[in-house]
Amino acid sequence: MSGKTTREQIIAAADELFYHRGFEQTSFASIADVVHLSRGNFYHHFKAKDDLLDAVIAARLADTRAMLERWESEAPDPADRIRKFIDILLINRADIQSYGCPVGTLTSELAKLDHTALGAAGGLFTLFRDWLGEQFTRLGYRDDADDLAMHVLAASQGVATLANAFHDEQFIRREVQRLHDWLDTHIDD
Amino acid sequence: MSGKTTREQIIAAADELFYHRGFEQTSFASIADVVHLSRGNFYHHFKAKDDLLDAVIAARLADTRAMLERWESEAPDPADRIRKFIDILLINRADIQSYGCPVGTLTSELAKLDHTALGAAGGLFTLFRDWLGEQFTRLGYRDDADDLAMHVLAASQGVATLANAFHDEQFIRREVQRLHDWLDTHIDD
DNA sequence: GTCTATATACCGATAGAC
DNA sequence: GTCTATCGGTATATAGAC
Repeated sequence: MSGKTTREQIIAAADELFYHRGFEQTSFASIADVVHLSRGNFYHHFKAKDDLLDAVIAARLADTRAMLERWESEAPDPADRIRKFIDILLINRADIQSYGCPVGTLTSELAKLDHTALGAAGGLFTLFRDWLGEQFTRLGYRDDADDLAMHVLAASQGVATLANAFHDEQFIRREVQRLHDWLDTHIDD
Repeated sequence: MSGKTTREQIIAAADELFYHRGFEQTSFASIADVVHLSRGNFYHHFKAKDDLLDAVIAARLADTRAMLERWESEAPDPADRIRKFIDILLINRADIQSYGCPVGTLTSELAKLDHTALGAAGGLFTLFRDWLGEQFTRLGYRDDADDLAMHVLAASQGVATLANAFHDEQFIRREVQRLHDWLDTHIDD
């Protein structure tokens, strides 16, 4: 906390609350409680709630980009990189069972709200989509690299939604294994 | 409209608004506007908003049961029945692109709200899960019939979430075809 | 940059006349 | 069974003192 500016603390608190309770259900008061700030002081940092949402999405985009770059340096093999993506379902299984996927649930909520930030939130999906597509391209796929990327993305979203609904960790493990098996059938080496 | 009671009209209006805008974001006033009723009169029919939610979920459960029974009478072959389930992604593609899956999005929202009706909403998933599991059992699967049912359910949820995020109809068509192909590899006849 | 006080609007829910 | 009027609470957002 010491190294963070007030603005960064607000974004971090909002990020978590948006994920746990949803965007619309998260009030400025609840964020202010976490950051130990008064409601009035809030508007010095963010003019409106939508501006805060934009900042949270921008922060998530930056975090995701950093994660993907880390994966790239850790795993030179494109198949291993895709495996890292699949495994976040396991790594984040506790949060996923409680709150679903942070990207999928935010996108669904903003779609129902008909919110202007829906496009920005969809950029998080695009980030993963393009990155996965690039890995499939490196695996030798050309025209259908994007289709395969979307398939992996959809599979992970389906697992997150049902894991959240049923609170079933074994289901996550089974589906992750199934996805790894599917990936293996799409690698010729 | 003529043959429906006021209560049934309220439930139908709430059902649609909950799907299009979400539960929390749907106010009594907006439902009252649709049914042409005053806000005050509302509480003659439903004591609280949660009671209305329970009624909407009960109505969806009844509608779903009726649909599954219709499928059973239309298709004696369990594989054809599963195909009918897969094809609702195509039939409802317009709504899915705009609002996602009515079951998945409601469950995600109630999970974040920590709402008591989350279990009841999950019953909608259980209905499909058990029905799909029974079809896989009839196809000869025993221990893993439920796993396969959950896999089909997860696949459909993933497609719905991404179709909603990207508004991509061709993606739906590709993934539906992929699911049909997957199903064919799981039928030996 | 932080605070208190407040404006304005909407929410779910209630009371009571008709 | 339907209505109007209203309560109490909370939301976003603003104004202005310190």
